[in-house]
Amino acid sequence: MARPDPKSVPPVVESVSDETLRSFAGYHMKRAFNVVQADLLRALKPFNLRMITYSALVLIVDNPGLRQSQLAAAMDIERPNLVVIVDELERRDLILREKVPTDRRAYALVPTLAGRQLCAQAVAAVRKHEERLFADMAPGAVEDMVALLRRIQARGSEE
Amino acid sequence: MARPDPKSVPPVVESVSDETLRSFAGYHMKRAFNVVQADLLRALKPFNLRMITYSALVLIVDNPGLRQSQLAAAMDIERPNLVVIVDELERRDLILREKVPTDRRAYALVPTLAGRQLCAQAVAAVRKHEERLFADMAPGAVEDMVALLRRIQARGSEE
DNA sequence: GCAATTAGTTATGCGGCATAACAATTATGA
DNA sequence: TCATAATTGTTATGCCGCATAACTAATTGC
Repeated sequence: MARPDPKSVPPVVESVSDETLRSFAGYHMKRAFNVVQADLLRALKPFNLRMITYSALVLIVDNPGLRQSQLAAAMDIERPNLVVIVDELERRDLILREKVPTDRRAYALVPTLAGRQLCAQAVAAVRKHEERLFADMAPGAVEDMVALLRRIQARGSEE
Repeated sequence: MARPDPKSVPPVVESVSDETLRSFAGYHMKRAFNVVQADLLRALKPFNLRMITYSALVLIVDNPGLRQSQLAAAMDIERPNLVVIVDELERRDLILREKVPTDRRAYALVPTLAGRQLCAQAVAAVRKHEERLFADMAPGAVEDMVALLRRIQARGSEE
């Protein structure tokens, strides 16, 4: 009788197994993204940007004149949440809320010179970090992964 | 003079371009994961589980007797946040906090029969959802992606 | 046997996200 | 034309995932 307890008390767990979870691709996606996000955060820290303010700034630089509602749609967040983000970027003089003459409800978001410069620096820093993170990976592997990720994204808009 | 305004007001943006962001793998990882997560949420809704309670339950079923601190480490969250999760699973009689005789500070987390049954159902449902999500993908593509994702995770623990 | 460590807990705060409700403005259609 | 509907940005509010600080009880290490 190796187990004297009738309720069959489980033995002490020495090392935790995530065997079942590992059988799901989503589990690996989350874990890997956490690593990438942490790296991104480090890359953005010198610029006082978070992932979300970085994304917003890049999109405004790439699409000068877009409306807040367009930006919210592009970022897949609700308009109310964008307000504070745009507030922050505007307060830091990285972007401007320009009144749209043809629609007095709307604001056109445009980057300032400082915004474009900071954006360029941040993008370069993030690119460097990502290249470092993906160094030593098999050539083409990252591109293949991105191709699959894009197909998964497409699945999302399908339904 | 196509642009009469000296301040060169940007034209109305017709469709938003995420060209720059698309050049980063992390961007695609986040977007694709959002899709997977939304699908996961739908799969778990019938069981009244969230992603985090689902993960905890699966780990407890796979590792009966593990301590809360081990579970927190496995889930990469801080111990305080785990308390409410374990509370919820215990309240629903899916797991038990068993006193450990050899260490009166610690609790051994063990699944109940109902917990193991719900876990099995949930895992099957999630598996079905993921298979559906990844149907029509090139054979081996998902496995290749997972292999790369695991390498990225390894990069995280390196530093 | 006393100091340092560990397990679990409580309180608290932050950031990302959602919904509801609102004012101002614009679009629609009878 | 004019009333109704839709849209833009905003405020208020709340949930959830996560972190840190501080605490109690118990254990471990000189």
